[in-house]
Order: sequence, then C-alpha cells, then structure tokens
Amino acid sequence: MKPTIRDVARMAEVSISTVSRVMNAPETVVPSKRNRVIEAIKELKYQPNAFARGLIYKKSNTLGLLIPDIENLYFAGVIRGMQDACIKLGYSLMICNTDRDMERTLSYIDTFHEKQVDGIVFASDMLYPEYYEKLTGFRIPFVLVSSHSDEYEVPSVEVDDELAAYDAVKFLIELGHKEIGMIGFNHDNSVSGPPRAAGFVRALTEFGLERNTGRIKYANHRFEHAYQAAHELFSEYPELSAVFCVADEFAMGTISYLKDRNILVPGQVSVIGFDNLRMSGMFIPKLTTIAQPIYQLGYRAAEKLHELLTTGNVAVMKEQMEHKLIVRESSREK
Amino acid sequence: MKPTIRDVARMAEVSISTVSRVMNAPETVVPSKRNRVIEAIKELKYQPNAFARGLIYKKSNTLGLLIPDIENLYFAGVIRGMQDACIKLGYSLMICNTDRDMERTLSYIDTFHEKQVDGIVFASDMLYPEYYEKLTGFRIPFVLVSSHSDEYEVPSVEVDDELAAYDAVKFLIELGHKEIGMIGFNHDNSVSGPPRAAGFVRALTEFGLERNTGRIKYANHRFEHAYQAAHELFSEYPELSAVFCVADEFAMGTISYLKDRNILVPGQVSVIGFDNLRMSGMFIPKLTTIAQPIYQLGYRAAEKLHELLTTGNVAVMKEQMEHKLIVRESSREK
DNA sequence: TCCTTTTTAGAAAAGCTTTTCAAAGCGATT
DNA sequence: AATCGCTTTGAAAAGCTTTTCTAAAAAGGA
Repeated sequence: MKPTIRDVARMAEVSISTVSRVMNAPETVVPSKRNRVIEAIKELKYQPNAFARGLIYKKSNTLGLLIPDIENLYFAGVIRGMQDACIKLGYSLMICNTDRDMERTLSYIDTFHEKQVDGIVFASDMLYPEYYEKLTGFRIPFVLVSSHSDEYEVPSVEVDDELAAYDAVKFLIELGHKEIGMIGFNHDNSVSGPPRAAGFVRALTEFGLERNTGRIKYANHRFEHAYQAAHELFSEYPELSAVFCVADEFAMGTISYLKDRNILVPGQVSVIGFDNLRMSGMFIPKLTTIAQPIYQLGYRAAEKLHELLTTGNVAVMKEQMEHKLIVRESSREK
Repeated sequence: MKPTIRDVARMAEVSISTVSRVMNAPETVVPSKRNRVIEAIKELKYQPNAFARGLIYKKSNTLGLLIPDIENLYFAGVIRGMQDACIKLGYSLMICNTDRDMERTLSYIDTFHEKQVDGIVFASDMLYPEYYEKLTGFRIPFVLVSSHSDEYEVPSVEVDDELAAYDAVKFLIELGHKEIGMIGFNHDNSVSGPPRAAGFVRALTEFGLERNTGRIKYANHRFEHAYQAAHELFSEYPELSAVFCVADEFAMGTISYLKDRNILVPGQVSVIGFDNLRMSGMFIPKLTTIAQPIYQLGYRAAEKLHELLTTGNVAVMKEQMEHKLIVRESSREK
C-alpha cells in the first residue's frame, strides 16, 4: 500500500497536521520534530497524494496539449518547447494526438475536463465552433499555437504567415525566377493556408508577375500528397522554374517528384520550403526554407497559458513571432 | 465554479447518492428520477471530479510514457501506437521527454508517482539501477519498449536486434559486398547497441569476412554525429563499398557525408539503415532499411502494461516482434 | 387486510490532504 | 507569582465522490 500522511505521522510520532506543515511551511515546526518527520518521509518514500491535493487546491498543475499529428516533426518541436516551459513553470503535460479528427478531439477535451487540466494549448488545427463551445462551456482556459481565430477572442501565438510567405516568394523573384508555382494547404481545414496563399499572391503582384497567381496546387499535410500535387502542378505548368512550398515536407515531396522526373533541384527548378524542420538540413539537397521559431512557439504558448491562468488575462491577445529566411541548397539564381 | 454532484442533486431534487447511482448503476434508479438527473447533468455540463474519484478508486486511468527524444521520429511512431492502445483500453497518456538526462528522468518518475499514474512505459533508454530502484520503491508497474533488462525481471517489447542486424549485413554480403563498415550506437548508454554490433560481427564471420569486424565507428543518436562518424570511418577505410547503419538517421547522415564527398549512393557505396522511419521513404535516395514495427511496438507495450496492471503479471516476460528487410534505393549489387 | 420480500432512496463514512481554529506551552515582563 | 503574548501543536472541517448500511416504500403473497 502507498504510505499516507498518517503513516508518516505515526512513524514520527506527531500529528498529521505537523507532517503537512513540514512539507508546506517547514519553518513553523521545531527542528527536532521537523527532522523526525523528514526522516520518516524518506524512510517511507512518502509522496503526497495528488488526488487529495487536487481536491483542495482545485488545480492539477497539469496542462493539456492537443496536437494534430505527432509524426509531423513540426509538432515534435512545439512539444519540446512547451515541455521545457512546463518544467520551468511547474506543470505536467498531457499530450493528445487528434489526427485532425473532430470526434476524437472532442473526446479528448472531455478527458481533459475530467482530469481537471488547468488549461489547454490547442495546436495548429482549426478552432471549430464545436471545440470553442465545449471549451468555454467547461470554462477551460486555452490558447492557440500556430493558429489563431478570427471569430473568437482567443489568445494565440504564431508566425506572420502572410508576411513569411511573401518573403519566401520575394526571395525567389529576386533570384530572377519569373515562372513560379506553389504547393499550398487545402484551405478548408487549415488556418495558415489562406494567409500563405495571400502572401504568394501579394509578392507576385508587387513584382508584376500576376500571371503566376493561379499556379497553385493543394496538398493535405503529408509528403505523398505533395508529391501528387507537384505532379499536377508540373503537368499543367511545365515552364515553372521555382516552387514555393508551404511546408518543408511539401518541399521534400516536390523534390522527390522532380528527382523521379530527372529534373534537377536546384539546377533546373528552385524549391523553397517553410518551417525549417530538423530534417530539412539533412535532406539532399538541404532545403532553403522559411524558419519558424518552432521550439519558442511551444515555449511561448505555455507561458501565455500560464499568464492566462494566473492573471485571468493576457497582455497581448494575438502574438506573432519572427520568421527567418534560411538559404541552403535547394534554391539557385535563374 | 465547476458544478459538483451536489448541484446536480439540487437541480434534480434528489440526493447525491441517487445522482451517483445514475452514473454508475443507472438501472437501480427509477426512470422518472433518472431522467431528471440526466437532464440536470446535461444542463449543468456536469462531469465528475477526477480527483475525488481517484481518491476512492486509487486509480488515475493514466499511463506515463518516458521518451528519450521526442524529436526522433522513431518515438513519434511509438507514441502514436501507444496512444491508440490507450484509447482502446481507456487510459489517458502522460508523455515526458527525458533528453536522456538522468536527473530529469528521476524527477519525472517522481511526478508520475505523485500524479498516481497506474503504470509507466519506459522507452528505449538504459534501465539504470537508479531508475529501477525508484520505480520499484514507489511500486509503480512498468514495462520497457525497444529495450530490455538483463539485470532485472522487467517485461519488455522489442525487436530481435541481433538477428535484425545480422539480416541487414547478410543482405549486404549477398549483394556481393566484401568491404563493409558500420555506424553503431555508443555502447555505454545504449541497450540496442551491443546486440546490433554482435549481429554485424556474426554475419561477417559466417561468411568469412572477419577482417571487417573492426570497421565500426560510433555515433550518438543524431544525424550530425553520424555524419562525423562516417567521416572517420571512410578516412580510415576508404575501400568500403557498403555501410550498415543502426538507425535510419545515421544512414541519412552517412549518405549526406558521402554526397558532400561526391561519392555516389548507391553507385559507389551501398547504405542500409535501421528502423524504417516515415522519412526514410522520402529521403533521396530512398533508404534500404530494416523495418521495425514501430507503431505496433508502442501499441503492444501499452497492452502489456495493461495486462500487468489488471492481472498483476504478464504471460511472456520478454517479447520480440518481427522485423523486416525493406529494399529501396540506397543499396545495389556490387 | 396484514405480513414478508424486494426495490428504491437517503444518510453517513471513507479516501487523503490542507487549513482554520483553539488550546497548550513557554518565556518574558511587571 | 501572575499575566501577557508568542510559538507550536493537534483536532476537526472541508473538498467531491462512491459505497455501505439502514430505512422507507412498493410489491407480492396468503
């Protein structure tokens, strides 16, 4: 049986109140007893029961994290950042992989509520009304990471997707490319899809390359879909000399396709990605990409949630972090 | 304030016992009242308090998972499998990233104990005596995944590392390669390191290629280290025509190095990896590798832990799952 | 109609900790 | 020596749910 505070009290020959005090306000108990208690705790390997504490404090010191796809390296980075922040702030972390499935997500929210997580970080997926209603119905505080909400007032941390995409495409244009395509996220279930497409269009327009704005194919988060999308893109526009991919995984898919077609990257076609995954520097060729501060995004999201939890509010509702262009080997001057 | 069972009782005009019964043994309460209670629960969005329940049942229905490195795709797959199993079995999952840091690992075990997880899956890292002592001292049941223990009697699920490595090297030999090197895990903090090296040696010996057995360099889990190790390996043995890498990430590092040296893979050198990560099929060239059933390993580990928790024992202590050779593009006949 | 059995419902205890409140102990001051 | 004030300690309540035990009500039988 797990030892309880009673067992410690009995062994140290004091009352349970004294034991509790030794743990929570040691200076209020005389050293002789205090030491006896400490001894007993060590001896019994006593650890207070989190259920009993939770009942009193009405807090679990646990945060929930909802992730669409844990096999996506992007989220692995977010998790790491968030977990480090949690250690600093004294939270445990409960991670759930939703697979972008609504039913599953809803059920995880139920679980989080039942387990009394103090708050939730909701990553990257669309904040559907169903989620919002449930979360607010349960009065669970939450923040969005790599996402935001136009409809609701929800704190969020992300990158400026429109500007980042603009920078990527501008880079391609300044390299001398005039025939540029894009592999984007499907708009209907993606929050970063539309702004990245907007950045693509804005850059083209500003530089008088409007004729490219329709050269977009969409893919569904994974390599294979991007491979397929690249196939469609190049079948339709074989003249392309550069492609903007809204995710590094898409860039890899695109390059794979090009490789299978014996088209050289960056010799014949330049490809720029987005995210700067850990893998991106390992790929052959190493990916030119827009780096997101992935780790920091996760770290900051946890801090923001903590702020919300402790002060009941956040200083700035929609927060944006800096992106950065990283030039490696998958792009070249035209 | 979160509604409690009292609030429901008041609204439905019954006692709290009745409310509890509606949730746990509905057939024992008369339909008229039962419906009133159900109504009230819905109306108030009531959910029972997990702390209070935990106090009674002495169970959290939560499993802990200790992972060395969440940014390693291998573990992402394990997590997914484990989480799916957890859903099936009715557990929540608490994931902690140890970074292979002993202090951190120990502190996570404390947290798990305090949070009263029902059991722990310990992934891939060495089961140091410190861990074992702590875990057994707390009486927390646990199983090992992608790992095992020679010293202690601990249930485990993994692949037959020695045989898998043997199969990989045998494949290389049957391709006609006679000058073979290996990039392995450092032995001092790795459980799969030694058996994989043993498999390498056994295959060479069986085919009369003993002269190769010393051609091993070690790396430390990550791409960059493998790149460096490949550098050392080829500086010392430039005659090598094939390399066995004990991880796909090592294979990528090795291929990157060879690429930088303008050595063609598989044209001049064949490389075989280990794991079959999701990325391995995206790499250029696509990796020939020994596939581990990663998802199933995680799934099975959770099932095994469940078995341990419910029956107090486990049918087979050390379980091995099947590996499989997957031939893709990074290997070629000599 | 009365008694026995079964069904249904409520009161109270238990699970473990923290915290409040009251009491006891002690030293110091007059 | 008596009182005051501070420190230290223990008893008890509270937090929320489940479960046991008891009582009341309903149903069934004679």
